[in-house]
Amino acid sequence: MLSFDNFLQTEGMPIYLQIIRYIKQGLVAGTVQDGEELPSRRVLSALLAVNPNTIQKAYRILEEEGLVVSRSGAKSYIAADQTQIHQVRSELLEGDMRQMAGAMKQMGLTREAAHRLLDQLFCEEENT
Amino acid sequence: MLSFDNFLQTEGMPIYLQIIRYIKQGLVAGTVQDGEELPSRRVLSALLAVNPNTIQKAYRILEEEGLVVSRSGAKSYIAADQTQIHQVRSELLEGDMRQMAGAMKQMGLTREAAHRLLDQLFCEEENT
Amino acid sequence: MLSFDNFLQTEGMPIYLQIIRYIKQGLVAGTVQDGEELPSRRVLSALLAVNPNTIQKAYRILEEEGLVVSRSGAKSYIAADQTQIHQVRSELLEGDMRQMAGAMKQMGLTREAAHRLLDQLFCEEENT
Amino acid sequence: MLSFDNFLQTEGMPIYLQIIRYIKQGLVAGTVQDGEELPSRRVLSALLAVNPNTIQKAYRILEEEGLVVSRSGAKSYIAADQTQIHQVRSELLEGDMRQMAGAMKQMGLTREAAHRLLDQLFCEEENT
DNA sequence: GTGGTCTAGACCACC
DNA sequence: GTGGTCTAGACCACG
Repeated sequence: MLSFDNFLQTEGMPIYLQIIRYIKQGLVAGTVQDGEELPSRRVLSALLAVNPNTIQKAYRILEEEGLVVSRSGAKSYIAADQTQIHQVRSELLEGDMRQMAGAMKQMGLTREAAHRLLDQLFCEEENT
Repeated sequence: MLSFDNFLQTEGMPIYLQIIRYIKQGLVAGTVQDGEELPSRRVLSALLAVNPNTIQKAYRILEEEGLVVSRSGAKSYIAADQTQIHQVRSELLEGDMRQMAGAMKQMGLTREAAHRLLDQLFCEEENT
Repeated sequence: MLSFDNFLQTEGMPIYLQIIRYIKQGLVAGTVQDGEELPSRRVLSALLAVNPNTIQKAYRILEEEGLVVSRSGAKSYIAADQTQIHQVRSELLEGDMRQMAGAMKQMGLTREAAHRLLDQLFCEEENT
Repeated sequence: MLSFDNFLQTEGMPIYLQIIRYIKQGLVAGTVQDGEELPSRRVLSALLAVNPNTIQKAYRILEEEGLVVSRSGAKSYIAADQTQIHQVRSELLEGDMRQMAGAMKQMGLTREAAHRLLDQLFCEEENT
C-alpha cells in the first residue's frame, strides 16, 4: 500500500509533479505493486491538503505514461510491468543522484566529505 | 569568478530558483567571494539560454536576501559576510541535501547502494 | 457594474496605470460600488485587448492600496469605504486634472478657449 | 526662449516623451520660435536632472519628426513652420482635452461641474 | 555596456 | 470558470 506519510513538498516544483514523482518512487521501492489500487482522488486530496483537480491531473499523466489505468468509476490502478519500473528507477536515480552529486561537487565537497554527508543524512532519517 | 559551466536545469523546479541555488552553492564553496562581480544579466542569460528577465529575478531575490547588491547602470556584486554564508550553507544542507537523501531512501535505496552511486557520479564527472 | 466602454488608451502611459486610474475614476463617480465584483482578468483583458497579466498587475496594485480584495479561485471585489473614496478623489483631482490644466496653460490656451474646447468635447461625446 | 521651469514629470510616462511633449507645448504656445536654439544636451540634462542620453533621444526623435535640426557640433535648432506647429497643436489639444473631458465625464461630473473645476484649476495656477 | 520595468503568453492550483 | 506565477522579449534610463 502506498502511504503518503513522509510526503514533503519540494520548493517550487508543481504539486502534481511531486505527486507523480512520489508514486513513481513508491513503484521503484516496491512499496506499491502492479495492480494495486491507488487512493481515490478524494482521499488523497484530503490527505495531502490539495485540490482534487490536482490529484486528477497527476493520475491522468501517469495514465498517459502507461503506469496507471483507470477502471469503472473513479478507481485507478497501478499497471506497470518490471521493464517500466526499471525504466522509472533509472530515470529517478539518474536525476536525483546526479543533482545531489552536482550540488555537492559545486559546493566544493571532496568525495570523502560527500560520503560523510550522505551517511549523516541516511542516519538522521533512520532516527526520525 | 563564478562559472556556470556545470549548471544543469532540473525539470520542474523554476529556473530562477535553480540559479539562486547555484550561486548560493558557489558562495558556500568559496568559488565566489564577497565583493566579486556577478555576470551581467545578458551574459548569464546567453550562457544558460534563458530570458534575461529570469536572471534578473534571481538577482533581485538574492538582493532582497542581502547577498547581492545591484545598482542601475552598474554591475551587480556579491555582498555576503561570513555569517550570511554560514547561514546559506545550513539552508542548503538542511534543505536540498536532506530532501534528496529522503527521496533515495523512499525509493528503497540502501546506504551502500547510495554510496556506490555517489562514487560512480563523482568519477564520471572527473573524466569529463 | 463597471463598464469599460469609453476606456481609451493614452500613448506613453503604462496600461496598468491607466486601468487603475479608470477604476478609481469609477469609484469617485459612484459608478462602481463597494462590494461590487470586478470583471475577471480574462474578460477585461479581452475587452481592452491587453494581456491578462496587465490586468492582474492593476488589480494587484489596487489590492495593495486596499481598494480591492482578491482571493485565488474566487472573483475580485471592490473594497473601498467612503474615506478611501474621498482620498482617491483628491488624489485624482490633485494629480491628473491639475496636470492637464497645467499642460493647457503651458500651451498658451486661454481660459475661454479651454472652456470652448471642453464644451465641444462634452457635446461630441453626447452624440456618440 | 524655452524655459523648463514648470516642467513636471507625468507619472509613468517615459522621460524622453515628456521632454518631447514639453518642447512641443512650447512650440504651440509660441514660447519657442522657429530657428531658435534648443538648450544643449548637457545644460538641459543638468536642468532636469536627467541623463544626457535621454535628452539626446528626445532631440533625435524631434529631428526625425522634422521639428528640429541638428547643425555643426551638438547644437540643435527648432525648424518648424506654421503648418507643422498647427498640426502639433491639434495633436496635443486633441489628446489632452479629450483625456481630461473623458476623465471628468467618467467621474460623473456634469458639464457645469467640469467648467467649475476647469476654472478653479486655471485660477489656482495663476496664483502660483 | 549596466540594471529596471512593462507587456505578453502559458501554466499552475483552486472553486 | 477564478486568481497567481514563471518565462519571454522589448524598451527605458543610466554609466
